[in-house]
Amino acid sequence: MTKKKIVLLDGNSLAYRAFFALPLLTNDKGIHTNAVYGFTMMLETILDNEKPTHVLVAWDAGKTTFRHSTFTEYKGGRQKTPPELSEQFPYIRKLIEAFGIEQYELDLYEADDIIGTLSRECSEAKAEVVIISGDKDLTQLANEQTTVCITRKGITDLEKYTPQHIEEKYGIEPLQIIDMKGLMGDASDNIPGVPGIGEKTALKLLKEYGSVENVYQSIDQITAKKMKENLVTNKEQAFMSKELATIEVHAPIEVSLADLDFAGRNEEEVIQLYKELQFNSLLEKLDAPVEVQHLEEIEIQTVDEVTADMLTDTMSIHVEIDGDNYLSASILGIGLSNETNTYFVPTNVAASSAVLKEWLEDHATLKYASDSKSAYAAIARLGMELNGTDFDLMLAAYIVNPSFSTGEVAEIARSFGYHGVKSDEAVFGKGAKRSLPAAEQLAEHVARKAHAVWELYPVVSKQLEENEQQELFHELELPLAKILGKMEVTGVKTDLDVLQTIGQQLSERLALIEKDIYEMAGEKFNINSPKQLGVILFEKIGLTPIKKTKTGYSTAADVLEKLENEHEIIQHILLYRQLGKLNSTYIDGLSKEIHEDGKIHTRFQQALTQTGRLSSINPNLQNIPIRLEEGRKIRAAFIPSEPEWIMFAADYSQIELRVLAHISQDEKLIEAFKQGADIHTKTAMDVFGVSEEDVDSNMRRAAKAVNFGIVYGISDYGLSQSLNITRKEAGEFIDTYLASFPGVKQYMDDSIADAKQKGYVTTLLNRRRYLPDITSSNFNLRSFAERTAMNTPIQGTAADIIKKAMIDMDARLEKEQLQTRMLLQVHDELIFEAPVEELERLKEIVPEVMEQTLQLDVPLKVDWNHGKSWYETK
DNA sequence: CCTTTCACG
DNA sequence: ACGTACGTGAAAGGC
Repeated sequence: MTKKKIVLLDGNSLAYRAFFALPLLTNDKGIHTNAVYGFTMMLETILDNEKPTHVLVAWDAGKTTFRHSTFTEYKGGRQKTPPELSEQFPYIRKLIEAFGIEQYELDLYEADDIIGTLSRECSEAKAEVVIISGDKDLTQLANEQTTVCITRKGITDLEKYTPQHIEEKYGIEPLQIIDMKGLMGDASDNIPGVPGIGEKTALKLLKEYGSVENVYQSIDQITAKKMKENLVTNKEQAFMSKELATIEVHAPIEVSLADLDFAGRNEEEVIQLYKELQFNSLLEKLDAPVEVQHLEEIEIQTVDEVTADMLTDTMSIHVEIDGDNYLSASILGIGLSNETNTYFVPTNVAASSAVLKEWLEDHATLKYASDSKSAYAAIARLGMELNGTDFDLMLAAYIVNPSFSTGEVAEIARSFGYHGVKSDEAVFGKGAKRSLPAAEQLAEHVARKAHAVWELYPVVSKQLEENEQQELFHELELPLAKILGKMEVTGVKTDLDVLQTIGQQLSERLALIEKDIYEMAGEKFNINSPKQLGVILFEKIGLTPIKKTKTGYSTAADVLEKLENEHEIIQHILLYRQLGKLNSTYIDGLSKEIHEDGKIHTRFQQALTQTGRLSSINPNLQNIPIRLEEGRKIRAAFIPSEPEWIMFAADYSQIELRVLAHISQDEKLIEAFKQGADIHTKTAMDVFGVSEEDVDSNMRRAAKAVNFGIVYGISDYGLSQSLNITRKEAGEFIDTYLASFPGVKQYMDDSIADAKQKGYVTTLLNRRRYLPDITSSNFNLRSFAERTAMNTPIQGTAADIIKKAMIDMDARLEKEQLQTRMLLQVHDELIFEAPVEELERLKEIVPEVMEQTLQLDVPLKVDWNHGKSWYETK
């Protein structure tokens, strides 16, 4: 007989976890499904990974438990279960049943106690037990047979607590977790513990005395006066807390191991339930026919010739691409729709149609696009131009809520309650199985996307209206989409020879460094593998690990720099990493991206970042090296695409701090910028209380770090890391800063309060970002949301400004009939290529346009440079 | 596919 | 007492 393996799941805890980890989803009947979906994913992964012979899901019985007779306020102050979750519990139970898994609950007891009792019985019977929960309390049950898995992040990422792991992490045994809770309490269960004692102190006490009982027996040995006092006055509370935290392992349960046989799931029931819940991706995995969500009947016409009567004054348009790169992948066809008709136009028909060309290029006919930038670029490849774009579903959804948009029509549509489109995955398949469907299915899919845009236009427009974001959408993002499309299609000329020459030199140096490293290590190994490198540095050589990652020793640069004086191998590794990065990401990576026209065509993601910035992909041209000279040379490969032209680059100076000055209305900060002061020096003068002459380079460096921190939503820890000082010192720095810039302090407090009250923060041009975690009881999530509340209006307003400048710049170049082309945007800078004759004009208009695009209460300042390559624009 | 590392603003 | 600075994308290793 094979060895028994029992999996015990904490139903309530996992359902809560699933609910909060996933965005709200609904099926077509309006029932929320996110917790059920998350629970399903957990079950599937756990069953897959653990392959148990026996399984049980334990549930909490009800509101009152035997613990309440000890302490009536046990679990008091908890928020009511949200109704969106409550309605899902019956489905979770059905699901568990369909999976062929037993479930059990017991009056007056919690799921913990059922799990505790069973795991004791099983481990006494020498069976292997795996416990799954989101509640760390259960780790007290870990022993040689029993592993406790606690959800870490998301829904399927579990941290495994074995006695060894607990020892490494806390330095105590599993049962001492109870003592730890007794001392520190547990806010989420309303267990009081001893005031003033947190995790750190609790662990210190336990390492010394072993248990709560022993702490009190040896109470006279404790010298810290305040702590001793707290312990003494709260003795009863400490013992009660320990009692509350103790899981009952002798609960009067009526199930036993024999009842928990796991025979596998009932496929039919599972499929039935998945269909009801519309878990289409899971159905596909089962090879079950996906229930097509009651798609509204629409008549679709595949046309072999575009005629004038088809094309009306206003239509929606979707250009379908085979893959995501609309600059290179083949164009599969165009969908067009209005209130009466929906068409699919195959690419060959579209490409040769003069009628279509005329309509597309007409500024007077309005187009509602699914993704106007991709449509613009793809249509450009057919030798036509797209004009008259009046709506863009992807952009509009992104403006309404930047966390919405994944770029897929089906998904965006769903988030606005429209279910008439299939997902691309359902039509094309995924990964290696991806393929083109039959012509008819393709036509229908493309046409349905166009139709979805048509249907959603009024819905999303109304939302924009309600949010007062019509202007942001129509005046900023929509015109910008076309400009970005133009930039992408234009591309940047790249000199492969330059890249190869640099690459050659790098390879030679890397080979030498590699040899040195092997010699110093005494063996060959893969330097690029953090795992292997960790073994060499921290086990073989015996250096002291400074930081750990989830999987082992950290070998990140900041760690290695601290070890630089310990062993000469370190500096070689750092150099190897630095040069290796240049070689793989930039030399090899960029070389592969040069098209036949000798140019690199990046794509700007306009509906992705949570702050309103752009991002750049395939390749990323927003992170070309500059800080170190060796990397900066890469920029010499980016050159003008015409002979006798030059590169011209202009960047905003300190735009984020200027934005901060404007939105915080801090008088001192505004004054500093009005005077044209060096802002870091000025900050140093205020923080250190010295005159300008007395600011030394260290003070300025510290002030600069503080300024960065302020923009990021400062924390003492973050600043301490960046300046390599203690947290206390960092905290004092921050206090001094905020005391001398009271307007900034006020802004920080106001943005957090604002986010709490409204649920979102906004930028100057009314871009929004929702911050649901701002009210979380989880310290980390809440702190993160608070920093985001401070940072997003700053970073986002800066993004608004440069976007507007791009629109103004494009118009100005057009107006003055210049040949200059805008090529790239790198968050606070714009890069152009230009005929040398236009240089003098650019020196005037580029800074003028960028500085005047929006009037703030501080001046905007732009620096510019030019040269024969991007490298020379410095 | 996830994690780690590192390039940019 | 929490163990991270804000926002990104790409490459490599390893499961």
